Amino acid sequence: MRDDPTRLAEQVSTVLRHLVLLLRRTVAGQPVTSQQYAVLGSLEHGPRRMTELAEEHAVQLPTMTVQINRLEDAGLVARGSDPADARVRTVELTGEGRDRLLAVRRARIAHLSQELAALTDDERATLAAALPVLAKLGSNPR
Amino acid sequence: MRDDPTRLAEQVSTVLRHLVLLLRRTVAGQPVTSQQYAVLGSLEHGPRRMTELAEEHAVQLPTMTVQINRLEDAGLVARGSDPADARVRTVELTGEGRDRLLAVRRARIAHLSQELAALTDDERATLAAALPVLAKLGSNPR
DNA sequence: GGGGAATATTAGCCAGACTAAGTTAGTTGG
DNA sequence: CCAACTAACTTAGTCTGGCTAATATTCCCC
Repeated sequence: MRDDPTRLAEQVSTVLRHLVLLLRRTVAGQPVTSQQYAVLGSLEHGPRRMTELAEEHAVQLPTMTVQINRLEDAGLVARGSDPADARVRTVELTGEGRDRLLAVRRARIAHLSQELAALTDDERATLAAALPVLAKLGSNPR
Repeated sequence: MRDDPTRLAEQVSTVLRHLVLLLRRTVAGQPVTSQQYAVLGSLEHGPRRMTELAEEHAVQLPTMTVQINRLEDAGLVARGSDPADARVRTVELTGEGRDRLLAVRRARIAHLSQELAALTDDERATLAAALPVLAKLGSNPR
């Protein structure tokens, strides 16, 4: 029999695959893709610069450029400039972008709430307790 | 203030996004992509048919066809036929495919173990307790 | 003011997802 | 028993989303 950390890692690995599928279903059919939704979410509290967005979403700058291009074409975000540094482009939500973000968030939360409603109180408590741990896992700088 | 289930759903949503990034890092640089690894894993216990694989991975058949084509080109899987029904194609691991699967699994588990090692015993216990709940979440038939 | 660093974009590639359409093989009912 | 339907796959075409390499621009510093 294996040592405990390895077994736990295997179980986590299995569950992670499961959750990816859950997440996929959660966003299926929404008017924005899961990536677009994530980017809109980053803009909720004001304009951000391209490098910030790329870092936050763990993608290369050119990838973010393309995503922002699409969102701009769709009228959901607008590019601006930083008066202090002409190299940087800022990105912010348009009114329509904010509306869309909130609508998708509502749908998404509703879907997840439904899944959570199928659990017992104990299960929900167990899950809630584990969330900070999971968040810590993901943000480990390795 | 919002009701509790909604808040929990929001937190779960946030953590899920986080975990997707973790998972991405876990397979980065491996000799197979995360999808290919997942498909190889489905073949571990014997041949499967295309429809089974597509369903299991929640993708359309054509998507699976393309993936299997690539794995076949790479020599990791082999297509076969069902003697009882000439319409179905079976897919199974080659020796090389099995080797690759095990190697990637080891690397992946090692990576996750490292993340888990950074946690306290309590945190690991909390996480372990929540895994069955998370698995239940993901498999909810909605 | 010239050279290197920082910020972004463009271009070109590949994986992975989808739908629509085509092929081949089984199934069924008149 | 054969014609029509259904099932299992594959092919073709399109889209998103990721990457690297190359190119502008602008800033900063010596």
